[in-house]
Amino acid sequence: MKQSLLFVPTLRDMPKEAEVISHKILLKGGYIKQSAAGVYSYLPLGYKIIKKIENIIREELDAIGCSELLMPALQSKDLWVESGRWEAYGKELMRLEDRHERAFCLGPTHEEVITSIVRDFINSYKKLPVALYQIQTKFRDEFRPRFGLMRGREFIMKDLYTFHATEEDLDGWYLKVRQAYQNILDRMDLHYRIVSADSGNIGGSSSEEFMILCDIGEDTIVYSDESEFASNSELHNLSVGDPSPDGKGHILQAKGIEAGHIFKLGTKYSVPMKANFIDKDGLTKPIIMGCYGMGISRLLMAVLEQHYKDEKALWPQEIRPFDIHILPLDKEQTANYAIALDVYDKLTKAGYDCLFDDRQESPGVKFKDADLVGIRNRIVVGRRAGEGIFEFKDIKDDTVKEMTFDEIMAMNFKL
RNA sequence: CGGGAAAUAGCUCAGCUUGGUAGAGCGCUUGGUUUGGGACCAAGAUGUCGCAGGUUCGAAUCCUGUUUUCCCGACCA
Repeated sequence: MKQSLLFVPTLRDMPKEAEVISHKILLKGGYIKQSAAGVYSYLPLGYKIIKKIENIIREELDAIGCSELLMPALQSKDLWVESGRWEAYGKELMRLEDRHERAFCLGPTHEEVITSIVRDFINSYKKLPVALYQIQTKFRDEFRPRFGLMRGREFIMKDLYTFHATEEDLDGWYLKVRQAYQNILDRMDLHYRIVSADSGNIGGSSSEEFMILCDIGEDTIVYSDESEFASNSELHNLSVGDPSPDGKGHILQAKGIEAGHIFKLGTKYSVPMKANFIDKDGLTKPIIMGCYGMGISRLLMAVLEQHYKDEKALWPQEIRPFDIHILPLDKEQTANYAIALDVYDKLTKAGYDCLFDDRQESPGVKFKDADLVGIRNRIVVGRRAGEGIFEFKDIKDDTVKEMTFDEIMAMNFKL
């Protein structure tokens, strides 16, 4: 990709709206643009990373047997009345009317819709389990949107719903999804902790949250220094130094960003919405459900909170927007530019996704923008290019090596 | 929803106290010089001063209302 063709509107000054580092980098680097409080556009660079995050999630969920679908964001009031949440959900639900004064909401979550789909198609234990997920824009009318993508009123989320004939089957699937979530977060190089949580508006018997550890997190987690005990502080009123409830060790605290939340819903939705099936014994029973959310746009910020240096992005390899960033430094685009173009062509043919800075900008501008784009592997085509020497910079290790073209081609930039 | 701050050029901001032709830096356009970490010189273009009322001969500036944005709290998968 030629950088002149990629719309990356980097900023020289920091927009005043940003308070936290990840938000600052996203705005300054031209990854996102604010449209209203808690409402953002994902610009090409930011959206490219979003798509990489989405694909990691798709790979891990498909691997355990989930199927992707897409449900409507616009949902009729009737379904929400059935589940009882038209009243219960409160002001956070974005409500609207069509021209015939029929009431709708913009979906903050999709238990109602998915349950209405499954109940019409699944009526036998023989067709269970079912695991369906979507990646979609969600709407929640937050009292106070904050920290950019951290708490938005419109945001991208992956939501998975599973349907089972027995509690045991739900338990098994819950653990499978739990492991898939760990794989997903591990692949994004995130430090996190799984904590027990309040199931809140979604409901159900038990739930766990995947907390990305960092100081700007809105949740406080309490955990034991000697055992696996970890919980959202809203469940346990514990202070640092208190004995752990499981009797092992003492309590420590940390701040976390809730990146994922998994629930055993049981029959909370299937009973009121009459999602039943006929079991082996011929009896009609409510389908047992699980639901599993993961905040994708929130992850974009959370990753950055854990991967930056001096207001520069350091994207983990699996979600980097490009494999290699090539910077020809001669502004007049003469001899060195031609050499750089050749390097670009050969690396692209070798299967790498390269970003080539073909803009007629000064070296300083190119370096600054490259730091904001945050691609780990950088090839600078500079004053020694004529003699076949290129500069390879590893942003993560902050090391610079002079290399020949053959040495560069011998490297594996996918790692 | 309580408390605080803010809204002036694409971005960051000054001007407001004490009313009198709309400003700076960066960015943008043109020409020239530069060329390894946001270069330099010169010449340009760019505004419903958030919106609506009011006071006044005259309002970015004073008064009232209102909208929007940010922060703290409360609230919240």
